[in-house]
Amino acid sequence: MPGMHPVLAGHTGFLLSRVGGKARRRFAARLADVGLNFRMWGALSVLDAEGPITQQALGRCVGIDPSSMVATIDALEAAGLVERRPHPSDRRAHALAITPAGRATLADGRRLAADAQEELLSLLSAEERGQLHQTLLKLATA
Amino acid sequence: MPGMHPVLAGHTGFLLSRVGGKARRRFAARLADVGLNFRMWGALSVLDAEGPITQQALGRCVGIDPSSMVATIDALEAAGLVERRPHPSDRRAHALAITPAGRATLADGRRLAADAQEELLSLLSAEERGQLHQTLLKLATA
DNA sequence: TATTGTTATACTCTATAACTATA
DNA sequence: TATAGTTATAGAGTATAACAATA
Repeated sequence: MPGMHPVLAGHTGFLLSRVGGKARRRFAARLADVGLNFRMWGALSVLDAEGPITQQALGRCVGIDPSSMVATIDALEAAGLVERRPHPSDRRAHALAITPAGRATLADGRRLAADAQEELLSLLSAEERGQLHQTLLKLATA
Repeated sequence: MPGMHPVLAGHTGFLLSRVGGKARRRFAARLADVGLNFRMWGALSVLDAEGPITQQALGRCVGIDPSSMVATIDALEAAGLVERRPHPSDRRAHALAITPAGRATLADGRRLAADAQEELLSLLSAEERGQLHQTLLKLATA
């Protein structure tokens, strides 16, 4: 942003919050082109990688709490991208499954997410990107 | 966070959004001890550094839009930390000024913000912190 | 005409608490 | 007793549009 005051630009935590919000908004704006929001994209990505899984297990992987997960899966199911199937051994739970349409949308979503990331990080060298990624990974898993 | 899936942990943009949110929540939790939220702290910090300034000019420095600025200044004024004084040459505008109580609260806020940042970045070496800061600065000012 | 501050409004994201049906 | 999913709800945070007073 133009016009950020030096007294704030000196705070790493402030910058982190600011840049994080910018990243989220840019991702969301791109993903909206295929009808996904940030959380739908995350859930769909993990579901594709993991196969059938319960809502709450998926939520733990993506960082979405159980009650917020309901709305996320509702939206994905309404769009035909995910199915709630009966869980084979626990009648309380659902076995979530990505549909063929879900895989197709996810493929588009991946491209859009890659575009958004490229826009965001275009000023950084490959080395800077690598360092940033490693550092963020430490902070995220702490 | 424990349990973040590799397919998401591989996205720098996802990590940025996640860690940014974590930073914001931690700052907010600490600052709440002195009655400040994240935006009040930013506005108070810049106001202290800049002296009398209009609401919208302050908003541009902190990254708050004019309509959100109203509520932020309302809260600061209700707490006695800021005063809306008449602007000397423009009767539409206010000249915002930090009060002595505002300076005292800001001093506490600075300590709490420093604590929050230390908690957040404790896993990083001084060199990693410096690199992270420079990289975020590039991304924030782009 | 343009700008400052304001109000009303709405939308997103997130979290909490309570409920049901199962385990 | 505990857990999976659900519902209702509420609180941030943020943005938009329209307005009055003033430039």
